[in-house]
Amino acid sequence: MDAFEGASLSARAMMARPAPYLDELNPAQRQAVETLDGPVLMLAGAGTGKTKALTARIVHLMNTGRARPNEILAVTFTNKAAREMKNRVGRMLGETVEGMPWLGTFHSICVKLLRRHAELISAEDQDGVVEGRPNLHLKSNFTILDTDDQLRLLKQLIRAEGIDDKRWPARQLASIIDGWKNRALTPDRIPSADAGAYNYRGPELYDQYQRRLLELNAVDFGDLLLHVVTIFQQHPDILRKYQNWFRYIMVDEYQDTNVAQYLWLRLLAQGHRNICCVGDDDQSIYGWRGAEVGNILRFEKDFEGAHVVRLEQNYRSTPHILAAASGVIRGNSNRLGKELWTAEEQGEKVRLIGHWDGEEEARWIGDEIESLQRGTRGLRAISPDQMAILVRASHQMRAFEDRFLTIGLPYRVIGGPRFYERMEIRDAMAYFRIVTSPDDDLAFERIVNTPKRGLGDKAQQTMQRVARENGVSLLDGASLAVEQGLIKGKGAKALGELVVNIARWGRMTRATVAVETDGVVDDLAQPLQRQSEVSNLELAEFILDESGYTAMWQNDKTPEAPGRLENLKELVKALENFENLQGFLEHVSLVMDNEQDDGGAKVSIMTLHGAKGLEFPAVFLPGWEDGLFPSQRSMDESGVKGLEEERRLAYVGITRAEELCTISFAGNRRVFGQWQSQLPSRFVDELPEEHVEILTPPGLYGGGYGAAAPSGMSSGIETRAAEANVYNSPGWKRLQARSAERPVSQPKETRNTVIDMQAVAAFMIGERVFHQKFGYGAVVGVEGDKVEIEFEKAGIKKVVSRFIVSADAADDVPF
DNA sequence: TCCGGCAGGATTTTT
DNA sequence: TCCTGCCGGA
Repeated sequence: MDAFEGASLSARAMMARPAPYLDELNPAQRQAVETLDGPVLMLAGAGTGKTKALTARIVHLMNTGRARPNEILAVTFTNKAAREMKNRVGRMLGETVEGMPWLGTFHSICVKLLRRHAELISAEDQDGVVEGRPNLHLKSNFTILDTDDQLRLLKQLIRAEGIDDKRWPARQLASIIDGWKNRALTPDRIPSADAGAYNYRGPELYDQYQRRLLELNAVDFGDLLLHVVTIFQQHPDILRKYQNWFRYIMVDEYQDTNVAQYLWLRLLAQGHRNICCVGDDDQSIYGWRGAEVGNILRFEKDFEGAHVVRLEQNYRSTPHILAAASGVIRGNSNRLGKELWTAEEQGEKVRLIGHWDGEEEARWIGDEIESLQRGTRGLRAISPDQMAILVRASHQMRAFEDRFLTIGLPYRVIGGPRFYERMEIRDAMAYFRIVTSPDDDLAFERIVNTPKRGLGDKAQQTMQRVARENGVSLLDGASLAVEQGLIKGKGAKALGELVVNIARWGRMTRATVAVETDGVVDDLAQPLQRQSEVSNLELAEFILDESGYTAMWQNDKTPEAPGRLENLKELVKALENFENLQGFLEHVSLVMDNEQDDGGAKVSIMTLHGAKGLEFPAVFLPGWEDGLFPSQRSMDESGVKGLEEERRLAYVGITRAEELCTISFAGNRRVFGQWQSQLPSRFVDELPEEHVEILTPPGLYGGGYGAAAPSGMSSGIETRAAEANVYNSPGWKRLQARSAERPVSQPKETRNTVIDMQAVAAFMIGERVFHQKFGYGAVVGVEGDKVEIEFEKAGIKKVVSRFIVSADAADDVPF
């Protein structure tokens, strides 16, 4: 079906049609679209119409007959972006583009490639030594592990090594390994500088982990890229086929690529060098996930003779908003440099307001949204779905949710826990997984005793042991253990039934995976087609019912249970569109998002990261407080680099706004249930004053940027409560002090704060410190942002450095 | 084996 | 505050 569509598209494309899509472009965009050959870097600032240019370029490639739809490789980072691009290309061509099989996220494209060549990933590749099972290699029906599985697997390995996973958490190892994978480092290539990772056990455990994944016929997210890069590097013939096949390469959000992705692209582009990268160095906000801004900064060196096109005309925001954003981002060094401009009218200045505490901030924003909705101060009425609240970290969302619920303001949280991360979805998926791939020990482990089948620790250990002794999968091990009577009681019966059922369900899924494994590239656009006898929808429902999983939630009387059943229903419904369970599993782990657009005009609440690429007439940016935003952790872990990334995040936030941008901060905030006083973010001071309107009444309580009036000041009960401690509190005093004079730094003042940045960054072994809960102690070790302390009363503990203060500073803390 | 209660420690950001 | 993991009792 696809192939025909594609053929008809390209046939039409050959007829040298006029190109109306070019007329809508400005000169810079047009240049980017028309420069088809050789490397092109499209530096596209926020709101400059890069998606438009990108899609026009794709259409242009087809229209000029340079490439058929399936010869264009177009990579994005998010599914949303991929979908958007598909739609827009389709719209430009006047039909949906089924014929672009290689437009997708890095990950989804890599899955496709890896399924074809999975066999080439074997244990030998990892370290050149064949031991254990020879010929151990990946199979094309591999499963993709989610973070949860990954963690459980690592934990098993860690415990097997007799390592204390309290002291050396699996999470830590997971992120180290992730980091390596992001840098395309296989276990045999770990640089000696990293040898000390995870208490010197990291490299070895990484090797073990990879081996174990192979045994499980599984890959994790990082592997998708890593493996493909490995294949490309080790099999030039295969690489060459793809190089020839993909005649044009396009990459969105190039500033977010990591080393592995970069290598991947370079390898593919090596031949013709027809690569067009689009990005904005000022919007690089995924460094923590391995993204290398360096990739975009280096582009001209990597691809000699590259055309660089700058898109600088902004069609989104008012001049004030742009100027404010530019003012902030100017604080960063090492930029490619762009100056956004707009033909728009002046509009409103960026508004800045300080609040007493986080709750008041939420209250104020709620009120403000309501009045904007009505249309005030001569502004047009703005509907809630045109407004967004962008926060740094998701836990900040709660305050707004709480407030909006009480005032009945409709909102929608975007991002949040992913659909497939929910427990019930994972469980259901584990059932499907064990049915489709009986070797999937992790899936089996997850569901053996869910619902409860009377199989506790002991029984599970027996299964593990039997499996290991016989060198078989856990499922087979369980089966053996039952046969040999090693598991007793009603657990044995239940387990026996489960094993039989799994086998039966497996037989019912006729669907096989028809994937090319020989590297044939000629039929890349061929979809997989195979009908199964039972519809897989029915089958899925059947599995969940017969296993007792559905019943488990039906009998559950907790308030969440109905919602979970609802989710399960949705999961099964989504199956409708898939040929087989395999494809579905992939879809769920890679693509499925829970964007329920149940209509209705709702205010969006999301993280700054989640907001990238979006725009709203009115944007609220709350929580601009040092430590929160810029995030302390980011600064601790990555120093100046981290701070610059945070600043880019601020830039991204401001540039989301079309007409109205409101920045706010609070003097006090609840952190882990404990009140903490906050300093306004340093970014607040970086806003260019002439583009900012301060909403906090000046003159009142010191005025200026730092001023914040307690909410209850002029009225009501709250006042008395507030008066009792408010004016004596450090937060209040500091705000006053800060607004009186507005120096960039106040050494003495800053020392008094609970969050003492100087102290946090530089704990020394032996230093005397204070912790709110554990009291005084001495530093015995430092690891990243954690500090190990021997407390006088509480013994040795490892604490996040944010919670400790240097003891001499602590003595001054006035509460 | 299961469940409830308690203690301790945590919070970025996501394909 | 809230989640996880551990412990003890049924």
